[in-house]
Amino acid sequence: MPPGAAAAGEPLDEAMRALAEPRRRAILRLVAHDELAAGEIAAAFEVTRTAVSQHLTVLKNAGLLSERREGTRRLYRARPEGLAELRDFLDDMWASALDDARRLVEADRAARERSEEEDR
Amino acid sequence: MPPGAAAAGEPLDEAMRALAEPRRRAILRLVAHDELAAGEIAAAFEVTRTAVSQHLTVLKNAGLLSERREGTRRLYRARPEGLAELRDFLDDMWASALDDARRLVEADRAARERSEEEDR
DNA sequence: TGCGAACGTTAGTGCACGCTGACGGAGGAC
DNA sequence: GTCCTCCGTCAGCGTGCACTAACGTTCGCA
Repeated sequence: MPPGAAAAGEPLDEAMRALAEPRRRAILRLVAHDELAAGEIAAAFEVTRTAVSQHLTVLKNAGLLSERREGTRRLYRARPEGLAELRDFLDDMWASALDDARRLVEADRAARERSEEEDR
Repeated sequence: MPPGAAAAGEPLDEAMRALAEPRRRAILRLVAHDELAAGEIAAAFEVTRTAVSQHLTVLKNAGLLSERREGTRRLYRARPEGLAELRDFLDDMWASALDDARRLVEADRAARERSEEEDR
């Protein structure tokens, strides 16, 4: 494998794919405010505990979740650093798109002023 | 279906699913700066023109793209408003996660101060 | 040491999705 | 009119993924 290539998905790609699933976003919102055990999280949904456990694994691998063990229980919490990465991506996209829009408005106004100049 | 659940495509959900695909993110980056025709976009990738066309449809339905016709050509451009929606979502998540982290640090410091108090 | 609770893991299934190839339609050049 | 370009759409195929049921593991407790 080439040195530059990621093992199994760039970090941003994994985070995006993880957040594409509505249930995983709901889980993330749940543990954004409070640290909860896997069982408590699973109880909040109408799917099997297994499904929730798999979702938690995906979120953890994507760097969006932190895990802490306490006896037989596993406590989960949202990880701000994981969210920061793709927030930067969106900020870049958003900024460039806005720049483009601003340039358009500017060009349009300039064209209109030239037109008014000719009218005089 | 529970009352709180989305029917089959909240705007944010569609945008997230659209951005989950790496190729679609690349397309979006391509038209973030310049307005390009479907053929020009397709030429930038090593997949069929058909695949790119379907990606463009998905992005357009998600509100992330604007379409403009010019003769037989169809020109595409990134739509800042579509990006704004999910940026707000991430901002909420990010803010609450950071709030949580700040509360944790605060609680930890308070506990440490209490501990030092007992040591005296 | 045995037992139950709390989770993760594995095998299997149904469905959504990205890709391709073939086809259809709209618009310009002659 | 005919031809060509540019592009979307449909049918089909393979893969990935969310889910379930059954099993394995770790920990606390009597």
